[in-house]
Amino acid sequence: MFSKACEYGIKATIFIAIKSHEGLRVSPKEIAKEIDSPEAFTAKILQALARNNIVESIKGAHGGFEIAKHRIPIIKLADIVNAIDGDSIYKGCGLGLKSCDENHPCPVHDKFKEIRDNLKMMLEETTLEELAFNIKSGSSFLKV
Amino acid sequence: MFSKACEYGIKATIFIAIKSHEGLRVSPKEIAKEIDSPEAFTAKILQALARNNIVESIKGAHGGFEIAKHRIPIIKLADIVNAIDGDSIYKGCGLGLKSCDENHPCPVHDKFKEIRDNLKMMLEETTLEELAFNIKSGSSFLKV
DNA sequence: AATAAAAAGGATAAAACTATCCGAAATAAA
DNA sequence: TTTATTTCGGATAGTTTTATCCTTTTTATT
Repeated sequence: MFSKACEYGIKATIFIAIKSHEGLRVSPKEIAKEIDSPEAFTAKILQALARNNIVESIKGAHGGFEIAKHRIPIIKLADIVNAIDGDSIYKGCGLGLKSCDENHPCPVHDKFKEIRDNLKMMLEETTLEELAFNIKSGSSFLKV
Repeated sequence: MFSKACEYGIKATIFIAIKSHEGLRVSPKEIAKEIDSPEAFTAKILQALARNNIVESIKGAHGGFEIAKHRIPIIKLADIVNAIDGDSIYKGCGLGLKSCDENHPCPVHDKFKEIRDNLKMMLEETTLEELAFNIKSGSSFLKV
Protein backbone atom coordinates (compact mmCIF):
# COMPACT_ATOMS: atom_id res chain seq x y z
CA MET A 1 0.00 0.00 0.00
CA PHE A 2 2.74 2.43 0.97
CA SER A 3 6.37 2.38 -0.13
CA LYS A 4 8.96 1.15 2.34
CA ALA A 5 10.21 4.72 2.60
CA CYS A 6 6.74 5.86 3.58
CA GLU A 7 6.35 3.12 6.18
CA TYR A 8 9.65 4.15 7.75
CA GLY A 9 8.59 7.79 7.51
CA ILE A 10 5.36 7.19 9.40
CA LYS A 11 7.06 5.17 12.11
CA ALA A 12 9.89 7.68 12.43
CA THR A 13 7.48 10.59 12.75
CA ILE A 14 5.51 8.81 15.45
CA PHE A 15 8.67 8.10 17.40
CA ILE A 16 9.89 11.67 17.08
CA ALA A 17 6.50 12.90 18.29
CA ILE A 18 6.68 10.70 21.37
CA LYS A 19 10.17 11.88 22.22
CA SER A 20 9.38 15.52 21.47
CA HIS A 21 6.46 15.26 23.84
CA GLU A 22 9.02 14.36 26.49
CA GLY A 23 11.13 17.34 25.43
CA LEU A 24 13.81 15.25 23.74
CA ARG A 25 15.48 15.42 20.35
CA VAL A 26 16.44 12.22 18.57
CA SER A 27 19.11 11.22 16.06
CA PRO A 28 18.63 9.12 12.92
CA LYS A 29 20.57 6.42 14.74
CA GLU A 30 18.15 6.27 17.66
CA ILE A 31 15.19 6.42 15.31
CA ALA A 32 16.45 3.64 13.06
CA LYS A 33 17.12 1.47 16.08
CA GLU A 34 13.68 2.09 17.51
CA ILE A 35 11.72 1.49 14.33
CA ASP A 36 14.04 -1.25 13.06
CA SER A 37 15.03 0.40 9.79
CA PRO A 38 18.32 0.96 7.89
CA GLU A 39 19.97 4.02 9.38
CA ALA A 40 21.28 5.81 6.28
CA PHE A 41 18.06 5.26 4.38
CA THR A 42 16.09 6.53 7.34
CA ALA A 43 18.27 9.63 7.42
CA LYS A 44 17.32 10.37 3.81
CA ILE A 45 13.64 10.02 4.67
CA LEU A 46 14.09 12.36 7.61
CA GLN A 47 15.55 14.93 5.23
CA ALA A 48 12.42 14.68 3.12
CA LEU A 49 10.21 15.03 6.20
CA ALA A 50 12.20 18.09 7.26
CA ARG A 51 11.99 19.67 3.80
CA ASN A 52 8.23 19.18 3.96
CA ASN A 53 8.02 20.76 7.41
CA ILE A 54 6.71 17.61 9.04
CA VAL A 55 9.66 17.47 11.41
CA GLU A 56 12.26 20.03 12.36
CA SER A 57 15.94 19.22 11.95
CA ILE A 58 18.52 20.91 14.14
CA LYS A 59 22.06 20.66 12.80
CA GLY A 60 25.27 20.60 14.78
CA ALA A 61 26.18 19.38 18.22
CA HIS A 62 23.17 18.47 20.32
CA GLY A 63 21.11 18.61 17.16
CA GLY A 64 18.63 16.04 16.05
CA PHE A 65 15.02 15.84 15.02
CA GLU A 66 11.99 17.12 16.84
CA ILE A 67 8.43 18.25 16.36
CA ALA A 68 7.10 21.32 18.16
CA LYS A 69 4.60 20.07 20.74
CA HIS A 70 1.79 22.28 19.53
CA ARG A 71 2.11 20.81 16.03
CA ILE A 72 1.65 17.18 17.06
CA PRO A 73 -2.16 17.39 17.12
CA ILE A 74 -2.17 19.35 13.87
CA ILE A 75 -0.06 17.02 11.72
CA LYS A 76 -2.16 14.52 9.81
CA LEU A 77 -1.19 11.08 8.58
CA ALA A 78 -1.97 12.41 5.10
CA ASP A 79 0.78 15.02 5.48
CA ILE A 80 3.38 12.33 6.08
CA VAL A 81 2.20 10.08 3.26
CA ASN A 82 2.01 13.03 0.91
CA ALA A 83 5.52 14.15 1.73
CA ILE A 84 6.97 10.78 0.79
CA ASP A 85 4.66 8.93 -1.59
CA GLY A 86 2.71 11.87 -2.96
CA ASP A 87 -1.02 11.73 -3.43
CA SER A 88 -1.24 9.04 -6.10
CA ILE A 89 -2.59 6.57 -3.59
CA TYR A 90 -5.90 8.37 -3.31
CA LYS A 91 -5.80 10.32 -6.52
CA GLY A 92 -4.85 8.52 -9.71
CA CYS A 93 -6.78 5.75 -11.44
CA GLY A 94 -6.90 2.19 -10.14
CA LEU A 95 -5.78 0.98 -13.55
CA GLY A 96 -3.25 3.72 -14.15
CA LEU A 97 -5.22 5.60 -16.78
CA LYS A 98 -4.21 9.24 -17.16
CA SER A 99 -7.63 10.54 -18.03
CA CYS A 100 -9.86 8.47 -15.79
CA ASP A 101 -12.62 10.44 -14.07
CA GLU A 102 -16.39 10.59 -13.60
CA ASN A 103 -16.91 11.45 -17.24
CA HIS A 104 -14.49 8.94 -18.68
CA PRO A 105 -14.23 6.22 -16.03
CA CYS A 106 -12.12 3.10 -16.20
CA PRO A 107 -13.95 -0.19 -15.53
CA VAL A 108 -13.05 -0.16 -11.85
CA HIS A 109 -13.54 3.57 -11.30
CA ASP A 110 -16.78 3.46 -9.31
CA LYS A 111 -15.69 0.43 -7.34
CA PHE A 112 -12.49 2.16 -6.33
CA LYS A 113 -13.94 5.55 -5.72
CA GLU A 114 -15.48 4.59 -2.42
CA ILE A 115 -12.37 2.85 -1.15
CA ARG A 116 -10.12 5.70 -2.16
CA ASP A 117 -12.41 8.30 -0.66
CA ASN A 118 -12.47 6.39 2.61
CA LEU A 119 -8.71 6.05 2.58
CA LYS A 120 -8.32 9.74 1.88
CA MET A 121 -10.69 10.67 4.68
CA MET A 122 -8.95 8.37 7.11
CA LEU A 123 -5.50 9.76 6.26
CA GLU A 124 -6.73 13.32 6.52
CA GLU A 125 -8.55 12.77 9.79
CA THR A 126 -5.93 10.76 11.64
CA THR A 127 -3.61 12.96 13.64
CA LEU A 128 -0.07 12.27 14.68
CA GLU A 129 -1.23 12.79 18.26
CA GLU A 130 -3.62 9.84 18.10
CA LEU A 131 -0.96 7.56 16.66
CA ALA A 132 1.66 8.59 19.20
CA PHE A 133 -0.76 8.43 22.10
CA ASN A 134 -1.71 4.85 21.34
CA ILE A 135 1.94 3.91 21.55
CA LYS A 136 2.51 5.73 24.79
CA SER A 137 -0.55 4.17 26.34
CA GLY A 138 0.76 0.74 25.32
CA SER A 139 -2.19 -0.08 23.10
CA SER A 140 -0.07 -0.16 19.96
CA PHE A 141 3.54 -0.85 18.97
CA LEU A 142 6.21 0.36 16.57
CA LYS A 143 8.39 -2.71 16.39
CA VAL A 144 8.62 -6.43 15.56
CA MET B 1 -2.25 0.63 -5.23
CA PHE B 2 -1.57 -2.20 -7.67
CA SER B 3 1.67 -2.95 -9.51
CA LYS B 4 1.89 -1.98 -13.17
CA ALA B 5 1.84 -5.68 -14.01
CA CYS B 6 -1.42 -6.04 -12.14
CA GLU B 7 -2.98 -3.04 -13.84
CA TYR B 8 -2.07 -4.49 -17.23
CA GLY B 9 -3.35 -7.87 -16.09
CA ILE B 10 -6.75 -6.50 -15.12
CA LYS B 11 -7.11 -4.57 -18.34
CA ALA B 12 -5.96 -7.51 -20.44
CA THR B 13 -8.38 -9.89 -18.74
CA ILE B 14 -11.28 -7.50 -19.31
CA PHE B 15 -10.39 -7.19 -22.99
CA ILE B 16 -10.06 -10.94 -23.41
CA ALA B 17 -13.44 -11.39 -21.74
CA ILE B 18 -15.07 -8.98 -24.16
CA LYS B 19 -13.54 -10.69 -27.17
CA SER B 20 -14.28 -14.16 -25.84
CA HIS B 21 -17.88 -13.13 -25.42
CA GLU B 22 -17.86 -12.47 -29.17
CA GLY B 23 -16.29 -15.87 -29.75
CA LEU B 24 -12.86 -14.48 -30.63
CA ARG B 25 -9.36 -15.30 -29.45
CA VAL B 26 -6.79 -12.53 -29.11
CA SER B 27 -3.02 -12.29 -29.34
CA PRO B 28 -0.69 -10.48 -26.94
CA LYS B 29 -0.11 -8.02 -29.77
CA GLU B 30 -3.79 -7.13 -30.08
CA ILE B 31 -4.16 -6.96 -26.32
CA ALA B 32 -1.16 -4.71 -25.83
CA LYS B 33 -2.41 -2.39 -28.54
CA GLU B 34 -5.87 -2.21 -27.04
CA ILE B 35 -4.82 -1.60 -23.46
CA ASP B 36 -1.80 0.52 -24.41
CA SER B 37 0.86 -1.62 -22.72
CA PRO B 38 4.30 -2.96 -23.74
CA GLU B 39 3.75 -6.10 -25.77
CA ALA B 40 6.46 -8.42 -24.45
CA PHE B 41 5.78 -7.49 -20.86
CA THR B 42 2.09 -8.04 -21.41
CA ALA B 43 2.88 -11.49 -22.84
CA LYS B 44 4.65 -12.40 -19.58
CA ILE B 45 1.66 -11.29 -17.58
CA LEU B 46 -0.62 -13.36 -19.80
CA GLN B 47 1.54 -16.38 -19.02
CA ALA B 48 0.97 -15.77 -15.32
CA LEU B 49 -2.75 -15.37 -15.85
CA ALA B 50 -2.80 -18.63 -17.82
CA ARG B 51 -0.80 -20.48 -15.16
CA ASN B 52 -3.35 -19.29 -12.61
CA ASN B 53 -6.26 -20.43 -14.75
CA ILE B 54 -7.66 -16.95 -15.16
CA VAL B 55 -7.33 -17.13 -18.94
CA GLU B 56 -6.76 -20.02 -21.30
CA SER B 57 -3.85 -19.96 -23.72
CA ILE B 58 -3.99 -21.87 -26.98
CA LYS B 59 -0.63 -22.43 -28.63
CA GLY B 60 0.14 -22.82 -32.31
CA ALA B 61 -1.48 -21.46 -35.43
CA HIS B 62 -4.78 -19.74 -34.77
CA GLY B 63 -3.95 -19.82 -31.11
CA GLY B 64 -4.32 -16.96 -28.69
CA PHE B 65 -5.96 -16.17 -25.40
CA GLU B 66 -9.56 -16.67 -24.39
CA ILE B 67 -11.83 -17.17 -21.42
CA ALA B 68 -14.62 -19.74 -21.53
CA LYS B 69 -17.88 -17.78 -21.62
CA HIS B 70 -19.37 -19.55 -18.64
CA ARG B 71 -16.37 -18.52 -16.51
CA ILE B 72 -16.68 -14.79 -17.14
CA PRO B 73 -19.32 -14.27 -14.42
CA ILE B 74 -17.43 -16.51 -12.03
CA ILE B 75 -14.01 -14.84 -12.19
CA LYS B 76 -13.57 -12.21 -9.53
CA LEU B 77 -11.34 -9.14 -9.59
CA ALA B 78 -9.67 -10.64 -6.52
CA ASP B 79 -8.62 -13.68 -8.58
CA ILE B 80 -6.75 -11.49 -11.04
CA VAL B 81 -5.10 -9.34 -8.38
CA ASN B 82 -4.15 -12.41 -6.41
CA ALA B 83 -2.59 -14.10 -9.43
CA ILE B 84 -0.25 -11.17 -10.03
CA ASP B 85 0.25 -9.17 -6.84
CA GLY B 86 -0.65 -11.83 -4.29
CA ASP B 87 -2.75 -10.99 -1.27
CA SER B 88 -0.41 -8.55 0.46
CA ILE B 89 -2.67 -5.66 -0.44
CA TYR B 90 -5.34 -6.73 2.01
CA LYS B 91 -3.25 -8.87 4.28
CA GLY B 92 0.01 -7.52 5.72
CA CYS B 93 0.44 -4.56 8.05
CA GLY B 94 0.08 -0.96 6.90
CA LEU B 95 3.49 -0.22 8.36
CA GLY B 96 5.14 -3.44 7.26
CA LEU B 97 5.33 -5.05 10.69
CA LYS B 98 5.62 -8.82 10.61
CA SER B 99 3.69 -9.46 13.77
CA CYS B 100 0.96 -6.84 13.57
CA ASP B 101 -2.49 -8.12 14.50
CA GLU B 102 -5.42 -7.47 16.83
CA ASN B 103 -3.35 -8.45 19.85
CA HIS B 104 -0.21 -6.57 18.89
CA PRO B 105 -1.42 -3.78 16.61
CA CYS B 106 0.70 -1.16 14.92
CA PRO B 107 -0.43 2.45 15.41
CA VAL B 108 -2.44 2.46 12.19
CA HIS B 109 -3.84 -1.05 12.51
CA ASP B 110 -7.43 -0.18 13.38
CA LYS B 111 -7.54 2.70 10.97
CA PHE B 112 -6.41 0.46 8.14
CA LYS B 113 -8.46 -2.56 9.04
CA GLU B 114 -11.69 -1.06 7.82
CA ILE B 115 -10.21 0.15 4.55
CA ARG B 116 -8.53 -3.15 3.85
CA ASP B 117 -11.64 -5.14 4.67
CA ASN B 118 -13.68 -2.98 2.33
CA LEU B 119 -11.10 -3.37 -0.40
CA LYS B 120 -11.07 -7.10 0.07
CA MET B 121 -14.83 -7.32 -0.08
CA MET B 122 -14.96 -5.18 -3.17
CA LEU B 123 -12.34 -7.26 -4.98
CA GLU B 124 -14.07 -10.48 -4.03
CA GLU B 125 -17.50 -9.28 -5.04
CA THR B 126 -16.65 -7.63 -8.33
CA THR B 127 -16.94 -10.02 -11.26
CA LEU B 128 -15.17 -9.91 -14.57
CA GLU B 129 -18.59 -9.85 -16.20
CA GLU B 130 -19.50 -6.54 -14.58
CA LEU B 131 -16.24 -4.94 -15.62
CA ALA B 132 -16.48 -6.19 -19.19
CA PHE B 133 -20.14 -5.29 -19.50
CA ASN B 134 -19.50 -1.67 -18.51
CA ILE B 135 -17.00 -1.43 -21.34
CA LYS B 136 -19.28 -2.99 -23.88
CA SER B 137 -22.13 -0.72 -22.89
CA GLY B 138 -19.84 2.28 -23.37
CA SER B 139 -20.07 3.41 -19.76
CA SER B 140 -16.40 2.78 -19.10
CA PHE B 141 -13.13 2.67 -21.02
CA LEU B 142 -9.87 0.74 -21.17
CA LYS B 143 -7.64 3.35 -22.77
CA VAL B 144 -6.21 6.86 -22.58
C1' DA C 1 6.26 -34.03 -43.95
C1' DA C 2 7.00 -29.21 -44.48
C1' DT C 3 5.60 -24.72 -43.38
C1' DA C 4 3.78 -20.99 -40.98
C1' DA C 5 1.64 -19.07 -36.91
C1' DA C 6 1.58 -18.47 -32.20
C1' DA C 7 2.58 -18.92 -27.15
C1' DA C 8 6.43 -20.32 -23.77
C1' DG C 9 10.44 -19.34 -21.60
C1' DG C 10 15.27 -17.95 -20.92
C1' DA C 11 18.53 -14.13 -21.16
C1' DT C 12 19.26 -9.53 -20.84
C1' DA C 13 18.56 -4.51 -20.23
C1' DA C 14 16.51 -0.34 -18.31
C1' DA C 15 14.30 2.04 -14.62
C1' DA C 16 12.77 2.64 -9.99
C1' DC C 17 13.27 1.74 -5.33
C1' DT C 18 15.98 0.59 -1.36
C1' DA C 19 20.22 1.03 0.90
C1' DT C 20 25.10 2.49 2.00
C1' DC C 21 29.17 5.50 2.24
C1' DC C 22 31.59 9.59 2.77
C1' DG C 23 32.91 14.43 2.58
C1' DA C 24 30.75 19.12 3.33
C1' DA C 25 28.28 22.34 6.08
C1' DA C 26 26.42 23.87 10.39
C1' DT C 27 26.48 24.45 15.24
C1' DA C 28 27.37 24.09 20.27
C1' DA C 29 30.87 23.89 23.63
C1' DA C 30 35.54 24.02 25.28
C1' DT D 1 39.21 29.58 17.41
C1' DT D 2 39.41 24.92 17.63
C1' DT D 3 37.08 20.68 18.27
C1' DA D 4 33.46 17.50 18.46
C1' DT D 5 28.94 16.52 17.04
C1' DT D 6 25.37 16.16 13.90
C1' DT D 7 22.53 16.87 9.71
C1' DC D 8 22.95 17.54 4.54
C1' DG D 9 23.76 16.06 0.10
C1' DG D 10 26.21 13.76 -3.62
C1' DA D 11 27.97 9.36 -5.30
C1' DT D 12 27.45 4.70 -5.57
C1' DA D 13 25.55 -0.25 -4.93
C1' DG D 14 22.12 -3.70 -4.59
C1' DT D 15 17.49 -5.29 -5.41
C1' DT D 16 13.08 -5.42 -7.47
C1' DT D 17 10.07 -4.11 -11.03
C1' DT D 18 9.35 -3.11 -15.68
C1' DA D 19 10.50 -4.02 -20.30
C1' DT D 20 12.74 -6.18 -24.52
C1' DC D 21 14.73 -9.77 -27.44
C1' DC D 22 15.40 -14.16 -29.24
C1' DT D 23 15.11 -19.17 -29.40
C1' DT D 24 12.22 -23.18 -28.56
C1' DT D 25 7.96 -25.61 -28.50
C1' DT D 26 3.38 -26.41 -30.03
C1' DT D 27 -0.16 -26.78 -33.37
C1' DA D 28 -3.04 -25.98 -37.60
C1' DT D 29 -2.74 -25.96 -42.42
C1' DT D 30 -0.89 -27.15 -46.86
